Amino acid sequence: MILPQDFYLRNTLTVARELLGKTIIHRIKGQDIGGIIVETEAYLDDDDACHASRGMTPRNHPMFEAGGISYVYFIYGMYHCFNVVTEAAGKGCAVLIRALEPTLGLDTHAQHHLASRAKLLTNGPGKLTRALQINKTQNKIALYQSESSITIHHNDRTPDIITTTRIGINKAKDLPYRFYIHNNPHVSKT
DNA sequence: TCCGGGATCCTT
DNA sequence: AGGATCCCGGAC
Repeated sequence: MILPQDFYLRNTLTVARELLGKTIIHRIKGQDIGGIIVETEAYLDDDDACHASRGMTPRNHPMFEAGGISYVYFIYGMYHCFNVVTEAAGKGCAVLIRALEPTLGLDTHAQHHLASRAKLLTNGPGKLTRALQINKTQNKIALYQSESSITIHHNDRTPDIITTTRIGINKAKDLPYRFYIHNNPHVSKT
């Protein structure tokens, strides 16, 4: 079941926690690539580390749309980061997807050594976009529509969630806005 | 630890 | 227009 738009139109910290255990799928030419979300970070509108905290710009304008769409940006000259916009239109909040447990189209059903290699492809925000072939073409996609190339699906999972501070930022370092699934081997390194 | 890479945004 | 910065990853 694809998560409905209402799922995203809620408190960003709630959405960041509840995205853990859900499945993200990128359909490319009829082929599905994807996995289970195991690590997220919340970026709130009044949070100094959030792109939207200093107002709307050409880059961050997807964050000000209603929740449920993607926000993809290019960083460090070579990586993309995939975010899910949350809350009502005009707010400027999102959840960064930081790591996946690969389940579709990433050699996960091959030999064991290939599966363990596949795990190294999605244990970081820049790596997972590369593995799923996500770039700015996938910016502003409605993740709740079945015809979209990227969709996020419900799972019957109730993950054990760990909360920590976020990674790789210099502002608002102390905020406990990072969430990951306890003991999951696909979480990014700290 | 260190640094590449290029877009982005703030400062002039 | 210039430069500091950036939600990273891989090589040391």
